[in-house]
Amino acid sequence: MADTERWLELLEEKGGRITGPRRAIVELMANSDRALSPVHVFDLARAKYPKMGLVTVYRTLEFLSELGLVERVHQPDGCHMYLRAANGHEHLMICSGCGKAVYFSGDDLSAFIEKISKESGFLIQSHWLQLHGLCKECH
Amino acid sequence: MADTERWLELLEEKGGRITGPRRAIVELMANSDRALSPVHVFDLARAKYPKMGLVTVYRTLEFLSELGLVERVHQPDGCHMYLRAANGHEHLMICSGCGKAVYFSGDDLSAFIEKISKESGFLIQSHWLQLHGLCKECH
DNA sequence: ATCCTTATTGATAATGTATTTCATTATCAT
DNA sequence: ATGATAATGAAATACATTATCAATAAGGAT
Repeated sequence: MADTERWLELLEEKGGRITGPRRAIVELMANSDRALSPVHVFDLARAKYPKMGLVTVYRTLEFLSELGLVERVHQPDGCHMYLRAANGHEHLMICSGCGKAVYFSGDDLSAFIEKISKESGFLIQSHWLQLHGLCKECH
Repeated sequence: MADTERWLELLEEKGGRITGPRRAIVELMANSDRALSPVHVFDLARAKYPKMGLVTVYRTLEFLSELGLVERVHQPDGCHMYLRAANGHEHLMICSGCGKAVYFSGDDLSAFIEKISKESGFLIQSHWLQLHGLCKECH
């Protein structure tokens, strides 16, 4: 719940206004460990704020994404879900069943990436390491 | 160009017929090192086969995907592009500018993945390691 | 507390992408 | 050549996302 307030503060600092619809979406996203589609967010958020429009969900998710609080998640079958962002650079593991997501760190790919970069002439800007599978509950 | 014939042979072996539209799409995909969207494939393929319909592009890309000749590619901003498939399990590096893609191998994440899996209780089914950046020409 | 500016909202329409349907056409084994 | 049927493309449909715009609400100024 502390996250909710922190997100709203940041939103306000960046010139945004705190509104009912935004509060509902922020509460949802800040406290969920699952990747959710815009429509799913829409359905869940209407429990808190029944007048919520789907367009507002899209706009708010994009705003939160610009603030770095939320990020788009890519999965083998599609890639239109959103999830609270990682703390710094972490990697992601997602359950194909329920969308439950866990961030983890501890890898060290930098040397490897450096090597590939040198060999290919590519300027590497980011990388994804993502694990797909089923969580405890789903298997 | 040898790939074109190999793809068409495989397509035939699997019960498909070799047609003008399919030949145009296969020539394109087998000889391109870029990730292309269905619409992009459509535009390029019409140069070879003007009557081409967009629906045929979707169907053919899906067929080629089932044959393992082509695969969907995910990028930060979107994820509905297709690229000739890797040889076995390889990782991908994509240019954000032009879509140019390079496969590479040589990592060994298995121990790391095993560890994460044990700690979390997840049953890991697949993983992605993907590098994003700009190719030589684009920077 | 009230007013005022303006960000935000939600209904609607528009767009763009992907899928389904179906009559026509083309492939290829015979 | 012929015929069974796979494949095609046009049209219709479904679906997700974006743009438009008048009405509303937030929050600073008074």
